[in-house]
Amino acid sequence: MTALVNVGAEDKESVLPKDLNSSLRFGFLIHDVSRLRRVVVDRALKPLGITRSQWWVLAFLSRRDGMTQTALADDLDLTKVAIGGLLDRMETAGFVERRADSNDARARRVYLTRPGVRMVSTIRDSVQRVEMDILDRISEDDLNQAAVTLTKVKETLLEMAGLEPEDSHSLESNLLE
Amino acid sequence: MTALVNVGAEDKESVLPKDLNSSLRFGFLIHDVSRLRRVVVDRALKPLGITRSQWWVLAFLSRRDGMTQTALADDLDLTKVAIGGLLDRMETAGFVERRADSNDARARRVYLTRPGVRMVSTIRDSVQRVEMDILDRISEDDLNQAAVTLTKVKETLLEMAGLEPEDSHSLESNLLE
DNA sequence: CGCCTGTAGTGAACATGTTTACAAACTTCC
DNA sequence: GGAAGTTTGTAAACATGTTCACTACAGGCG
Repeated sequence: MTALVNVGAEDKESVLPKDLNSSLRFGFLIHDVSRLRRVVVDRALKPLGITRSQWWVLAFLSRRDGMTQTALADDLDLTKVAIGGLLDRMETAGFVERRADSNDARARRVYLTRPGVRMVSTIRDSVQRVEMDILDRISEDDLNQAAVTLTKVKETLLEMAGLEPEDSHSLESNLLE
Repeated sequence: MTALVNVGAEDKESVLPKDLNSSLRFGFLIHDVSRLRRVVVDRALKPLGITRSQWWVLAFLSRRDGMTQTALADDLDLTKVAIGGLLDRMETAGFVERRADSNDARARRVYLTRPGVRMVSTIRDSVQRVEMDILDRISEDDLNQAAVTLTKVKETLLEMAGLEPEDSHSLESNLLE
């Protein structure tokens, strides 16, 4: 396996046009880690009878019950259509209910049901356990180091995606009571 | 924004049961970076008339033309059904063609067409450009540091997912001629 | 040869997401 | 007060993925 190190030597000068393979490899690495995280988290969630997408909705609602669908769509970075379908299924499953907004006849506000509330804490515990297992062998220092770098990458990406760095509805800074 | 740093002090001792929030934050950070990468890469691919999933198929075929659908499914970590549908659309679009295997009447081998081959290099260039833009501001050192940590995380994840660390069909180590 | 088991691919039903188009309800501004 | 534009949610058509069930062929073994 070729290591992810710089060749040095003739590469010494100036703002170095970073090795192309390094860039590609890093992209794939992020992709892999994220994909595997999904697999592992999904597996942990499966016996609980809910999907990852639906969990996100529950998690956001647990912080702010009674959001409109549009607000949910914004926070979750989904289209309104996607949220609509998701909520249809979640309503059928009994996790949430939609009630008309008394001030705006267009809006339908979404509320957790009692089973929805129970599900939130069950799942939160489960996800936290998995996250800790995933990072079990990484030292706090390495973790922080990597987090700083990833945060820089994320800021670049936010700009490239046309979003602002202060963009507050990113998933990272949410759900931490 | 709360920084991702250790509090120190009373946290000094032993194998420290890592801060739960650190773990969760790191998970979200990975999630965010990966999601934003997808958004940015997809946007770059869009004018080229192909989707990310289809590009992966082309990329793997460009390294090994004439794979069976099952082999593609294994390499891409998809089900055979998903590959089947993907190839249906790609065949309609003219990027690939399926030919019967002369030795095994069950198998249908997949080959790049001429337009498919052209598309591969176009897209590869485009993706490489985007990847380099994404990592433009990160120093080579930080990149390597983060890559080492992420690789450790990935190994843990591979074990948790029930795959072996030497698992060779991971996306990271592919496509780099 | 003939049966059993495993493998390659498809079909049906579904979850999740997209884009495009729309109706209905709000807001703004003259 | 009313036209014009904005916002909320849905509908239709599609891409992408899943699981479960199935067909059809391959290959071994008696």
